[in-house]
Amino acid sequence: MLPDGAPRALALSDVAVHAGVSHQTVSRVVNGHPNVAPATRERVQRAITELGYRPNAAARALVTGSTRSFGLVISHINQYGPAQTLLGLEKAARAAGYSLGVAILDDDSEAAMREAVDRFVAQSVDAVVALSTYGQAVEALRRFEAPVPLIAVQVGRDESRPTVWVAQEVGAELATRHLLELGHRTVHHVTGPPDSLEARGRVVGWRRALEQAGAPVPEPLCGDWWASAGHAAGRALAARVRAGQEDVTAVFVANDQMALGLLSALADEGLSVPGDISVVGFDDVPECEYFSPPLTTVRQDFAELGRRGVELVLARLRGEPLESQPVLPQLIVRRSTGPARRV
Amino acid sequence: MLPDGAPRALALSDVAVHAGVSHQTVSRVVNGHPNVAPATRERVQRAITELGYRPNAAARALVTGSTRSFGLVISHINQYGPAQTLLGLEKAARAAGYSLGVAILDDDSEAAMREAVDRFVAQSVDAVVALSTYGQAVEALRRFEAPVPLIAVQVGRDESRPTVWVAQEVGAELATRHLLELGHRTVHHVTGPPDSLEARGRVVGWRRALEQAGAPVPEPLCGDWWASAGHAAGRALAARVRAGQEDVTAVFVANDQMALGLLSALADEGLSVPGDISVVGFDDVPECEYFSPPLTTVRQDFAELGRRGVELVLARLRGEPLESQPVLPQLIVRRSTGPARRV
DNA sequence: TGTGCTGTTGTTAACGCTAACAATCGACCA
DNA sequence: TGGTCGATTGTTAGCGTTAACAACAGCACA
Repeated sequence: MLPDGAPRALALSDVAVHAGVSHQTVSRVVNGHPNVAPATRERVQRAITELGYRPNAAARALVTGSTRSFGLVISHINQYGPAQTLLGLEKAARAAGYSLGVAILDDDSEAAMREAVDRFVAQSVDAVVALSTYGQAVEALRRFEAPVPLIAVQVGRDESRPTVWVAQEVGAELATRHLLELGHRTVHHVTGPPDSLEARGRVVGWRRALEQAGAPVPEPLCGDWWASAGHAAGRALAARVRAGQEDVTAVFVANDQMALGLLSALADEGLSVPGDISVVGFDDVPECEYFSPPLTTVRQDFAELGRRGVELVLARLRGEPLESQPVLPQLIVRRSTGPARRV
Repeated sequence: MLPDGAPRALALSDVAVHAGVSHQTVSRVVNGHPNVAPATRERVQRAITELGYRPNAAARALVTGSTRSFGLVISHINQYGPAQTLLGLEKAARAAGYSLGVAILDDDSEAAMREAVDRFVAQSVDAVVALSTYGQAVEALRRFEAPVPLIAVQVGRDESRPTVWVAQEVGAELATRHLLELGHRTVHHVTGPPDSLEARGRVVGWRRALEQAGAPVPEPLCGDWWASAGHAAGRALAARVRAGQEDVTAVFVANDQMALGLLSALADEGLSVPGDISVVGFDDVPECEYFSPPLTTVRQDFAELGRRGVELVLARLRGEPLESQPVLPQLIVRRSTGPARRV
């Protein structure tokens, strides 16, 4: 009924008057303190619902020093992994009674990272979760002296700071070994961007698996996560095949988008998958199953990552220094991989 | 140097003492008020940087009643469109000096929507932007009487509430007309989930284009945005082709993921695209170009959507009732569409 | 019947900030 | 020379909440 011009929001004292008690008693009821007589509690409860009172978060934050909120610093939110992690994180945070502020990094520079964290600090969030896995932003994180707990997710192990991460090397080894076991002499690799820690981890795992098997380690092709880079890599590999290079029969691509581009390029070049070349991706995006052919890949449980991130934050806030275990990836075999062709 | 146990954050008064002025003068400097003598201003500035002071957002919010933050209610964040919109929205909000809280809906029920908005209200955000385009959540939005400005994005036109939206019908018409102009007798349609307003808008546009051209309107196939549904639809259409149904030569699929599934099914069934069947998608996800074949689709500028959402919010906060124009989609022709085969 | 406890309620003082008003100081003009 | 005005600065109050303490009842026990 009232025009939009605010009728001044209800305060504790309004409820107190309505219920005939002091504002402190109302506060006690709101916060579930023990020593309140059942009759009083009920009377206050009724007043609260009748008036539709809701506590003022700012006033609370001012006096308690806690906003019951986290800040999430994130980049590349339009990619599957980060989006999925955000999903898990928000849900877990909400379940724990925290709300989530989001800052999306324009670029992965130290300055951007610092500015985002700063803004959260000014908002007095209770903790900041950072999910940038790129270059200087990661370095920046390592050195930060923030006046709030700062938790890193998905940046690989870090001794100096609490961290949650997926064991990228393990996933890459899984993929590479799978191909070697199918009889391929070696496995080529299309990497992610060089400044990504995840991309580097996958390179390490791939190389390790090859070396352990005594297989030659070819020069990796450099990509950037996007399908276009995979396409370029596919053309490059096809050229090598045409030039008679015999060992190009298996490729481990650092993510599914690039694998899609690669499949497309190979098809254009008249190479069959897995007949001529076997391909493995990474991430297990939901569309994998409908690539041509359906893509063998490594699944990362991003939602779990988000969940563990929140766990770590909460443990930290409670003062328990929880040692977090890495999340383990899993190989999903589909139809893009097959036995090496006999030469 | 100090142990983590807080040394009590700096307050206005600390700066005041350090600079030898009153706390109010410091406040004036911080907020850029005019009447401060240049010498004083500089002295205060120096004190601020020396001490590393940062204003307390909670105290500010308490007294001004504004947190300089928006709440974003969103669902399906792991899909391309919502993620991209979030990106545009956050950037625009940040540029305007607002921070962004995010609530992700567990499901598209009215209860979930109501709870999310409630939580933002309790946090006293300055405005809530809602980006759910599904069933009851939309209905809920329509009826909400929130004590803060509530802006809806992407839910189609709404007379009762400020809205930003993409003209879905226009996009669907573009796609359908493109196929008709290539000589196809009619165009089949794979829809999104029936409770999605966007999906409904696309059905409307598709139907309208067919009717305007005097083409028969076949029964649409019902999907859910996911590639698996597109795959199922593809098999169903292939079955019709085998059964001799002649008019199955063109399909407009309500999004790119489903189009991918459909392409995969058609390939499995030995049908060529665009030789036997032409396919158009919707969204223009970055991978489109690398589908087999590259997908003709309708591009939506999601980032622009986010930007306009913020514009609308800001206009509303300033009290200017801005009439927002719809964002117009655009047809991107690639290789999945071609002329109808002669019968 | 007085003493001390326990459970319940009220009173007061912060938290850090901005808004409103008051005070001071020159300068300028009549 | 006194008064007025504008620019600058300081003082005070209050935003809505929680924490700390004070007050008061009722009860058990000596």
